[in-house]
Amino acid sequence: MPHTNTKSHEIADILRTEILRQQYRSGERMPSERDLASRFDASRGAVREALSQLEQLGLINTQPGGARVRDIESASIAILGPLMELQDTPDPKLVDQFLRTFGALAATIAREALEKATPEQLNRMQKMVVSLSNYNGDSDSKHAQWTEFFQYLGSVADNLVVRLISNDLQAQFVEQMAALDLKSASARKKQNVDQVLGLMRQGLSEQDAELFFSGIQLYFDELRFSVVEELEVRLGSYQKKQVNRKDIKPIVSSSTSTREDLGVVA
Amino acid sequence: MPHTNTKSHEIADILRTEILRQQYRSGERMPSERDLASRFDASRGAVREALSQLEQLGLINTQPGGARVRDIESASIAILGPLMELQDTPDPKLVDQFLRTFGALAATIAREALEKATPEQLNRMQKMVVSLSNYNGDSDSKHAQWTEFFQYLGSVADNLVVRLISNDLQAQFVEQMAALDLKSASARKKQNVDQVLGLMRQGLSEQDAELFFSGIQLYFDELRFSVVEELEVRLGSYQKKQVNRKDIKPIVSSSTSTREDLGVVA
DNA sequence: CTGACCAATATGGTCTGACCAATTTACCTT
DNA sequence: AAGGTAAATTGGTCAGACCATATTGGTCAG
Repeated sequence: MPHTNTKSHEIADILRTEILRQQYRSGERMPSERDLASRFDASRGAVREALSQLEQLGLINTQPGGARVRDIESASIAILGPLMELQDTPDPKLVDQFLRTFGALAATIAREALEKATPEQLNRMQKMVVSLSNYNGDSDSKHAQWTEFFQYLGSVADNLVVRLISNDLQAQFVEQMAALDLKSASARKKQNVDQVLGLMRQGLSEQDAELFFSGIQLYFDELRFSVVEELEVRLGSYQKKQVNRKDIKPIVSSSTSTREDLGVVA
Repeated sequence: MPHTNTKSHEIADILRTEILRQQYRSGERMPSERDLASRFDASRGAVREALSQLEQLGLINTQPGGARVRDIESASIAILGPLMELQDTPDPKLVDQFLRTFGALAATIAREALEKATPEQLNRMQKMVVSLSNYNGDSDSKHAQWTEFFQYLGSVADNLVVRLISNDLQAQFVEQMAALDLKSASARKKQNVDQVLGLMRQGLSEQDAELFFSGIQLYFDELRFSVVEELEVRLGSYQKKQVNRKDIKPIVSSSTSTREDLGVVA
């Protein structure tokens, strides 16, 4: 955690949590800076710096007359981490949404990586997938391999936009997910994993970005199902659902033009 | 623009621009708060609030001894807007990355929306697509229709994570894109638009989320190609490229289990 | 009682000057 | 040249003050 132990950050943390817990109604005024300073036994300056952070997070609007609480829906992505940490076991609905999103970004990166990859990079990617297909090593090392694989895809794709989004998502979110020790969830059916790896291998060997894309997408769908199910079990809100899983079927692909070089601006 | 005309925001704007222009080397120390205060004819408090914003953006790290400039790659997504505005005509490479990402998120939303949609919502979505297929109205109204369509998809999908990301992306980016007046780029081939709409119609009528997904994906691929091409022409870095566009072909689909209700945590 | 107007109050934005703790820099000793 | 120590620099915080704006409350006319 990037907790620089300053007073202003402490105040910001507390107020952020209170806002996310909806202790202030949206649109309502926050306590005045002077009141907050008194409450936290701090100076107005420290409080103002804290409020400045909250404003940057899109949680409040400050104007002469009072700082007003904004709707959480209009906040910045940076609140996702704190939002997850409100409960011990995160909201399965939120985790579902996160994994959908993260999976979509990962698949995009995979597609872009395959489009841009040099023969050497392609070769390394294939080797990594082969390594992932081997059934030796514990689940921790396997997870590390997957992480390394995705990181390599990211470096090949070199997509700054996704990189920046991941900065806000990954650290906060993945960290907490790991802390949940979702071993049982990650121990997914060998059959499904094989299917994913098969798609990826084929996509790589045929340089078919769409196949590769589908493989990554499938990987995260599987992960999402198992993780969310596990979380629901922990929360007791679980009831066995008929997982109406359609089998793999052909669909149309999107455009796959190869335009590696788009040119950089000086 | 959310420019509250405060001095601290002004200072933050200037410093942010300077950092993004790489006027300070990464890892190097920023000028001291007292120097900055002197330079901007402001108090240290105002400067500190500005630096607090930059820290929240992930652009600097502040420690006793001096504030240090961080690598842009480790910044927050909120810098994307300012990054685009550095030049009059944005970097085509960055726009390409943005549209890839935005398209992936939109397609994810589309998939989720179709999975969750009630019959009434499905019906409205179909009507909107039919309306999009009509060839009356100018390009502005068509663009408004598309925007309305995506907004409706977002409301049906109700994915907070994507919503938050879009908050950081859409306002800054789409706004500037519109300012570029990319009419020629948006006047894409009727044939391609028909293809997109056909996929979407079919996906809707058959409740096939993957088909619908592919349609949206294709839409953004087309948009991306034409916009980036237009930008390159404007920058003079354009050379006619052989757009090696593979025709639509069948690929495997990812899992499409329908699990509308994931349960919310109290 | 209602609505419009106005003064008193509260609030955020900024400034000045000061102190402390941690870091950095400069200097000195070996 | 290397290491260590002292001085200077820097960020973090505090206190008190002033201003412009927004809010609040009361007054007065209808």
